[in-house]
Amino acid sequence: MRQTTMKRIAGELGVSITTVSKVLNNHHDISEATRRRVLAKVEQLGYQRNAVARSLTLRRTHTLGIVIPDLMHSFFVEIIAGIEPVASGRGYGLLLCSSSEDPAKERAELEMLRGRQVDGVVLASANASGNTDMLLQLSRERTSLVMIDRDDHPSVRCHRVLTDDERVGVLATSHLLDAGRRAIAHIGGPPIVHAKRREKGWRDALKARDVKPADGWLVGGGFMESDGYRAMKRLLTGRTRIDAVFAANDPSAIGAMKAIWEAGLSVPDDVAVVGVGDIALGDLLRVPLTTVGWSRRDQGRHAAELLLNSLEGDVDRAQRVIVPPRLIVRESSGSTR
Amino acid sequence: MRQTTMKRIAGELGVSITTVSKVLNNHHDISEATRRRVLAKVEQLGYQRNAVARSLTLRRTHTLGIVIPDLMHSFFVEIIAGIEPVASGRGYGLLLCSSSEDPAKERAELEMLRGRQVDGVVLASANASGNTDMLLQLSRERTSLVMIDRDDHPSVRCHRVLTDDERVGVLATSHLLDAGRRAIAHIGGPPIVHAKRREKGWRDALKARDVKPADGWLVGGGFMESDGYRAMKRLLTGRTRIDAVFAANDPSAIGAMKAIWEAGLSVPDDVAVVGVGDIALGDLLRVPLTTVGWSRRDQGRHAAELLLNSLEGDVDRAQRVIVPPRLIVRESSGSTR
DNA sequence: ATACTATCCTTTACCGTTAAAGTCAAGGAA
DNA sequence: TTCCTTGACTTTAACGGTAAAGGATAGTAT
Repeated sequence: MRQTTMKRIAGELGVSITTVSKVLNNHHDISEATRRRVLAKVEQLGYQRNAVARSLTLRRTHTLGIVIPDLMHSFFVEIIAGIEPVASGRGYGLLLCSSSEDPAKERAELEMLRGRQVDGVVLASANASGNTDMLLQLSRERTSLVMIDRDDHPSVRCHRVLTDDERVGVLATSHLLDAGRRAIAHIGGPPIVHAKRREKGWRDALKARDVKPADGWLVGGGFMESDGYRAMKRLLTGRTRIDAVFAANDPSAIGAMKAIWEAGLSVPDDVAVVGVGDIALGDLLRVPLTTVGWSRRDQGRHAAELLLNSLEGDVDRAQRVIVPPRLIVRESSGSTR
Repeated sequence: MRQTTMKRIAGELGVSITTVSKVLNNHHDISEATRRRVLAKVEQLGYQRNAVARSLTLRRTHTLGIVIPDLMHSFFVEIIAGIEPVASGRGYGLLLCSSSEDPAKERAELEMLRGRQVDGVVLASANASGNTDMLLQLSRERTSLVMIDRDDHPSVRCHRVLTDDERVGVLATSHLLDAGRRAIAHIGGPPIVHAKRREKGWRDALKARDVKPADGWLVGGGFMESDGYRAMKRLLTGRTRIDAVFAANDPSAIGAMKAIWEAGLSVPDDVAVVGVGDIALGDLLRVPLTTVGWSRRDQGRHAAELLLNSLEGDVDRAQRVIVPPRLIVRESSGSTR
């Protein structure tokens, strides 16, 4: 059985399709009597507007695309959980895509979303940056864009929901200083702005307390566990003594802890460790990891609001929203507060 | 700037729109020369078919609706993670809805999916059963349906992906018997088939080992932590001595453990506990919970395959797929294997 | 020369809805 | 009476694409 259409309703009532359409869109040039007859028929037949046909004429799908790198990562799910109530509350649907951390798949998903004419796209921190052209094309074709946790692609004019990465570095480093540490190394991330800013926060926090970083304190790293592991090895074999490490993210911090243990040292007694990101399971580790995190749910909420506001309102300036980071103290930093 | 349409391509090449359409749909009545000219133009303009318009004529949206009760529950995310690669691999999009455990919202989401003309719907174990009429209407309007972990709504003819609940009960109970327990109580669930079947499994396993359940061993409960707590209280104050409990699900088992601790007893020394569901964090508890779980990802995968097969193939019989449960031994059952 | 057949396009109609323009009767003003 | 409004519709033309039926041209069979 096929779904009821306006045509059927109009036919059964002996009015035109447009009249039915007008009733459902609350146009005022409809008599109260007709309005009631139409609504009664709508009710009786369980009619529901065909969103596909509507989208075609209105050129609005009332749909947002969400592209995340990995469904199984808890924080991407939290982002979605932040987006969902906002979108659903305002009548928007969510088209979910996972790029599986693969630039090619990300590109395919973006193409798909373009074909489906989504009104907006939330792009959650994909590591892929090869798809700038697609993003540009999307925004050129009046699709609103929000990027979460990414402050690159400078040519792409879109909203961004970020955290304050310098403050992340300051929080982590000050905490270690407060805990009495003085020789605080930093394992940097990959060459992206976020990592650079965390490094700057580290530098600033040290300076604010008149601690001068020694030469060997800054080591290059990356965002993978293996990066942290290798970097820590280098720190431990170097001749500069350190009593704490601030790693650019949690996996890297975990790698660092492994290296410390391998060297027969203790976390936090010999070396205190602080990471960034508050990944799930961080409190499940042999030594629960002190880290700097921020609300992914708020990020999702803000992303959805930015998107919907620029879709519904007239203002269309690219905005940036900063979600404040906060310190999560566990055992790896050797402090109780 | 507006997106390129077939009209534009046809116009620039001096051919008809239909010709362009035929090229893109691989019709054979197109000369090689024309085909190449069209494809070149498509490439040059970055043309991509408008899925909305296509959906309208084809009466197929190539979209699946997913309705889950709660985004933050890890196993619903796992279900989605099982669905995603199958759907995406076959060119289907996923429209994600969360019912927030609320029958009214579930209904609204189902209505929304109906309006959006999704080709199929995956309904993951909602507690709400008030929406049978909506489900019937959807399937009457040729929307394929799969229900995960739900074997009620008998009037709704649809695919189902379930686990073997009797076997769940047998696995849990046999494990406790193997661990040397003899007085094994059961805290039942709410009055739904799944709980009844788990209870039957418990009964069967006992019978198979010639253990006759005493009168007080079966207590009514529910699926909430508080249900397990109250039920356990009753078990502990009754005069029948027990040395193990099989609870109908994990939250209930956790409630039971709390009651045991409150009574000054030990898990598993005084009372061994086994739950069902393998919820996240089950291994994070004061005493990690032994439980019977099954692969949510497989459930998602099967759900997607059933749906897509019945959408693309001709066969349309309602199928049921059983995902096998397996025992996950942790400390609460006092056994090492 | 005539009819038949492929091959390769185009024309027409439709999918379900909405916006814009058009119609038509009733009532009021001049 | 004529003209103008106003209210309450209806008609027409899109939105972007696809399917079915309808040419036109060239080549082949008779």
